Amino acid sequence: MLQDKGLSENEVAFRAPGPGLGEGSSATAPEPTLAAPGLSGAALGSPPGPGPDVAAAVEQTIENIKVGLHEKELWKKFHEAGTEMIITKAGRRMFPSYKVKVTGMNPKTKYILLIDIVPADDHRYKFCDNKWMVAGKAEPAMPGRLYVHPDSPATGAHWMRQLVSFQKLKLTNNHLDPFGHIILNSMHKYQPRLHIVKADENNAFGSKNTAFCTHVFPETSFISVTSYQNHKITQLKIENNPFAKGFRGSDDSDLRVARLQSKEYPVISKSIMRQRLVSSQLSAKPDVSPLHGAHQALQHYQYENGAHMQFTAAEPQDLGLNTFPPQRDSSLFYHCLKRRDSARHLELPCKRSYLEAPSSVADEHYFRSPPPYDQQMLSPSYCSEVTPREACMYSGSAPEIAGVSAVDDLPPPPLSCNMWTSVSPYTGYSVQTMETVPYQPFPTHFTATTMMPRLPTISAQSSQPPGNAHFSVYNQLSQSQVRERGPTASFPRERGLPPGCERKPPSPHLNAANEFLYSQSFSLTRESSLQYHSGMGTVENWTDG
DNA sequence: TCGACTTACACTTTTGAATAGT
DNA sequence: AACTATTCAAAAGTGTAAGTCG
Repeated sequence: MLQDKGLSENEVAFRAPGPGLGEGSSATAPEPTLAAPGLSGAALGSPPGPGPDVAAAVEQTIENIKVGLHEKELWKKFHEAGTEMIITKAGRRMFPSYKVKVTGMNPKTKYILLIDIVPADDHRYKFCDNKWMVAGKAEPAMPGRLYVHPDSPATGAHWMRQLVSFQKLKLTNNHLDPFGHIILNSMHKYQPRLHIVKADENNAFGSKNTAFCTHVFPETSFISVTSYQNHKITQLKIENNPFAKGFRGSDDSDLRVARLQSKEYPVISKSIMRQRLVSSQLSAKPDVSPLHGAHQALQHYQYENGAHMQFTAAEPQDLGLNTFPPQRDSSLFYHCLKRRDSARHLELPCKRSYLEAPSSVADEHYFRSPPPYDQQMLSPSYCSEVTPREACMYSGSAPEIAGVSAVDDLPPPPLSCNMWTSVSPYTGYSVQTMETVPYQPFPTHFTATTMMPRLPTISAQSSQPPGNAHFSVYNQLSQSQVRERGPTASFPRERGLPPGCERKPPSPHLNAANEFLYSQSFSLTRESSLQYHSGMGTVENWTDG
């Protein structure tokens, strides 16, 4: 089932936790009150299993959910070369795009699928001698945002029917991005994570009944860049991304370059010339760098509200870009499947060392960078719970949105706690009883203060101060629907307008599938650690109320 | 001077409305 | 009238290269 199109299952086997919060409520919630029109488990090709709903509910709890990364081989290719993702002010899609095949859901239970991208470590990198090297300490983490799949919430049958694509997810380096794109720092290493949350009786999450699991595919880690550093990555993108077909170096590649340069005859492109020059100057070097994850036995993070978070980190573990130090887990090594003509590999000369620069954004609006992701990876034992939360998301009215976003010269919107607080450092390291974070409105996009599950390393419990972890939640549907709902005079097409001001903000007209996002908050906390077996390259954690 | 970043560009695929055919 | 298939233009997604910025 997961073998089509390079899909490979990457899962974790684990057991359900003992009695926890919301005892008596099943991970598989009762029939949702807001059924998606036209969706039914039986009609949508739900996986074979007990016919009766009751039986299905018993057999298919959230811990049985399995997720396979689509085009895993392609991801591996990139991973081996050291995946880079372009980030732009206007937002750039990821390629390869994040697509998964989900199985094991209860066909009739509603789930919310979302992605967040967390720092893989607390380093900043530079590309030197054709490999990535640590160039200093990471800048403060950007506001943590979630990308909620536009279909959310939907039934298990819906999710399992076909690939779940997050291809519309966009990355930006604009700290003041009003469109809900995921904000990242350039030259930093990140790890996307998929969270599957069981919608509660109200098609929301955050109630006692909420259960969730997290899936991490290490091969999807990447370094964010504003322009590609490693020519191998450039070539992989060009080779595999249909939109970049125009740059493919077929027989007439240089002819195209000639066209671009208004020449009537073929010329050697700069890139190829550069490759040839540099390649002749540099000898191949093993992809080994002195990078190591930070060793932080115990880290304390001071938040803007004065709250502390405590992280007890185990030994670091690298995420496995091959230009980084080897990973501890051999399963995370991948072999090159297809080598390109070495002549096309550009080996850039060593760039000047990075001089650590202070963040241009007011630090008080950001938390310090979270513990390295690799630390989480090392000891994935984890169990989260969800505590009831107040509504914390906001939906601005259309006029408000138009008013804010359509004016080019408007000063940046005031930073709100809700939107601009940073990614919470890896709270899963110890933890935590999340308290409600007061909802604060922000007119230009939809956010939520949330607490995402982290990947802890040890079992520990401590009280969690309120407001220590905020995530802005962005539902892509709000953006994609803009187009579907027709043009808006206030928001002309993106091109030709100043970046950051030209695009339509998320539509305020949200359908039922998203309403929960504006009335519910998402709080995932861990009460006790749970040992489970980690499958290849995947870390999962879950909770079942 | 250098590296990171922004922007415009040409090219491509995707999307959706309009139209034609059944 | 309803549905499906086709066409086509607009929208959106690419990497590149030149320019800007600190």
